[in-house]
Parts: sequence; C-alpha cells; structure tokens
Amino acid sequence: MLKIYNSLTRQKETFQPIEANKVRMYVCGMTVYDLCHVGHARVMVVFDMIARHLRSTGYEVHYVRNITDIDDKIIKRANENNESISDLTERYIEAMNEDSAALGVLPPDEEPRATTTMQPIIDMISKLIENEHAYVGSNNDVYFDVKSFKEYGKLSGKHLDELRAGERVEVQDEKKDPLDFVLWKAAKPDEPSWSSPWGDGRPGWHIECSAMSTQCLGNHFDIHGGGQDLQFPHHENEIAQSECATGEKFVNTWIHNGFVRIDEEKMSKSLGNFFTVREVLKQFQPEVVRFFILSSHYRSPLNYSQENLGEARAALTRLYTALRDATDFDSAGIDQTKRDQFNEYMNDDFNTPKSIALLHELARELNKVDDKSSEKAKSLARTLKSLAEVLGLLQDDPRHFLQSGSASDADGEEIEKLIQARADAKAAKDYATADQIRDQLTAMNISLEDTAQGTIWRRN
RNA sequence: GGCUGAGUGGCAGAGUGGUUAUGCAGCGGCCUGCAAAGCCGUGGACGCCGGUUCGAUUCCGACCUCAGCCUCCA
Repeated sequence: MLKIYNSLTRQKETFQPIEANKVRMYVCGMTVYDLCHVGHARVMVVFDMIARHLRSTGYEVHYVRNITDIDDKIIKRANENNESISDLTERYIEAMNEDSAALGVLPPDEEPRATTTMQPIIDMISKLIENEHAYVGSNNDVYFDVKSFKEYGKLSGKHLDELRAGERVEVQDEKKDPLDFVLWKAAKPDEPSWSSPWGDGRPGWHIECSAMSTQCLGNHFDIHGGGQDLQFPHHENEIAQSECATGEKFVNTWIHNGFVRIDEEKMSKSLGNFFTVREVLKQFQPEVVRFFILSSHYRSPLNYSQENLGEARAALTRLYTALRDATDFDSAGIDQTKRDQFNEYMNDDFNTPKSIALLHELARELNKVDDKSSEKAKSLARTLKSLAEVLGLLQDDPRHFLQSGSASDADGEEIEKLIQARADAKAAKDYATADQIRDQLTAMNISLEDTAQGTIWRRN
C-alpha cells in the first residue's frame, strides 16, 4: 500500500488514485531561458523515480511535465542575446533534453508548452471572469480576485490578512487587493503577444500551469508536483484558478521536493550559487549525480558538494563492483522477499535511502558467494539490477561504468599495455618493476585488482 | 513579524517508545609477493531544558540554532 506525504494535508496518506490502477501526474517543469542546474536535475530525477516506481507496482501512469516557453525572463534574455524567442527556447529545450537523458530520466508522456496552449488558457480566464473570480483592470491586465476564493491559502497554510501584513510588493492601483495576481498581461510595445477578448497580451505564469494540466489530465487529477519553492504562490494560485474555473477539486496529492543547497543555502539562479548539470557532468558520471540525488529522501534538503558527490561515486562503485563478476544472470529468478521489501520501502513515501541500503545488502550477499556462476549468485545479481532499475540505477555495463572517466583521461589501450608489462614483470618475479608500473598507473588515476582471471582495472 | 520544515556517530544519511540502518572514513583480522577488491570483527549518535512513561533519540511543551516561503525561482 503506497503512502505519500501530501503537502496539502501535511501528512502521509494512503494513496488512492481517482481511477483504479491509473495515475495522472503533473509536474511543473522548466522555464527555458538558461541551462538546467542541479536543482532542476533533482525535480526531474525525483519525479522520474516516482513514475518508475508507480509503473513497477502496476499503475498505468500518465505523466505530464510542462515547459514554460514565454515569460519575462525569456523575453529579457532573448533581447540581450539579440535572438528570437523561439530560437532561445528551442536551444534550451534541446539542452534540457540532453541533460535529462544523461541523468537517465525517461521522457514524460506529454510535455505541453505554454505557447501552444493559448486557447485553453484564454478559455480558462474567460470562465473566471464569467464566474466573477477575475476582473479586467483599467490597464487591460486581467487579475484573479483572491478574496473570491475563500479557501485561498489552504496549500501553504497562509491566511490572506497575514500575507497582507508581510506584503512587500507595491500596491498597484488596478488591483482590488494587493494579493490579486495577473492572469493576462496586456502587451507592451515590442513584446510577443496573442490576441484575446481583453486585447493583445500574454498569459501570467500561474494560469499556464492550470490550463496545461487541465488540458492534459482533466479538471481533477491525482498528483501535482514541483519544487518546494513553487508551493506559494504558484501552486496556491493554480488551486484557486482551477477550482474557481471548474468548480471541482483540482488535485488530490501535492508532492514537493526539497531544495539543493550549497553551504546551507538554497541553490538558485537569483543567488547565483548554482552549478549547471553540464558543469557537474564534466567531473562526475551522470549516474553518480542521479545516485547522489536519490541517496537522500526527496523532501530533505540535499547539500551539494564535491565531497558528497565523491561519496555517491564510492557507493555506486561498490554496487557495480559486486555486479561486475556475475554474468549471464538476465534470466535468473528474482528474490521475491527482497523485492517485497524494496517495494515496502518505496511505498513508504518513496524512501530511496532505505531502498538503496537494501541494494547494498544485496551487494554484500552477492560478494559473499564465491561461485559467481551459481544460481544463488545469479539470482542476487538479477535482483540487484532489477530493483535498481526502479531507481534508474545500475543499468550500465559494470566494467564500462568502472572504467569510464573524462575525455582527458588515459585511454584503455595505453592502460592495457602497462598492465601487460606489469604482468610480465610479475611472471619474472620482478616485483620492483611490477610495483613501479602500478605506481605509474596509480598516478594516472587507475587502480588495479589482481584476480584469478587476470588483472582488472578501474578509474578512481 | 506570519507560515512551513529541519537539528542523528568523523562525514553523508535512514529509522525507531526498549533490539545492527546503509555508505565513506577509522581500528583489528583473513586473503595477497605487496596491494586492490572482497569478507569477518570492532568503536562511535540522536541540539538544549522540562514533562508523560517501567523505559524517550523516538510522544508532549518551552528554548536555541538552521533552512525555505511571504518578490522571479525547481
């Protein structure tokens, strides 16, 4: 039985899909004006893991992750670069796809874009005006009337009067209430715009997600996810818009992942303390980054550092090392007890640290089996690889993983040559020369293991 | 100021009203020409103060500290 912590009720709840065995999930994706950083990677990896686990336990999943391809920052960046908005967004969408593929993130079933969802957005705003939940300001902007939705604040636990007390935005005359937010922005000169009943303009950010999710998944769906920073105001506003437009409950379960931090501070574009996925991948294999992300619980803060990535690499190396010597196990039987245990951990609000601990347990048991061609070894190896697949891990060829490094590293041919020279020296019992060659390889960041089947190498 | 959430061994990071998380690092041993990998053994912890309890790191309350949101943000 799957239990998920629901941000809306602030407790773990037994998950019941609206339609039996079917899960409809929407996740707020990227605004494509720059490269993805590790924080974005966390969202992609976490919800990919969730989708994988749901599927592996028998649910049919319809996973939607949107792309925000029109917004102030995009317009600003395109102007700075002196390129068209679509050139800019296409470039970064492609970059995002490359990054997510590298991290083993399976593509969502749908990736709607704001610019191609314009009619549903306009329809939803019209409906809100009709229902008197929205109004057109004197500047032709359209605003949502927060006072008209008495449940406003239910997701973030905030109350309108408290929010007003802490209000930091200058009050705009057009708004009835300082907390009213924009649904449609009237076009300014030289800005891209779409025609609407309220004149040319473009949608506000919040309404895009309400319209895209509803268009793909219906008025009422199971899971809505995103980073913790979107809880307020973005998701709060989505609830207000959608429930006021449709009169139905919007989302059953809200899932928010924790932040990536650097030196105990949130990693973000605005603070400028971010590392792009690309930068990190120059130093660490993509699977190491994925392992690092999943090695802490999705709601906990995740501290980014070289040391922590290094630890992730060490742990992953241990798992691959265990898998290295087992071969031809693809058809071996899976240990059902372990699988049940794994699912139990994952069903407890996606406890990936605990499920990874189970992978280590399997690796240890596998290491203890001397005969790697035995049924027991094969079964353990198969179970390990198959459970890890739910986390999107350990699917690489172990030797390939253990021997891969960056492009500047020594090539395999050179390494093999040195290993042969060392083997010759060893055969002649010239251990001084053998050790000297090994030192040379160590300096090249290569470790050796002498086994019964010969010498195996890997990169440190 | 309001609203969230968190404080666990050298580090990272789960979890639990009384019993080994897990990984890395440390220490002892096995294996090895020596290593490496692996295996076995081993030390070390629950922010502070009260309360409930036979017993609390785990529940309750106060306090301290940290992070996040309240402005764009994954």
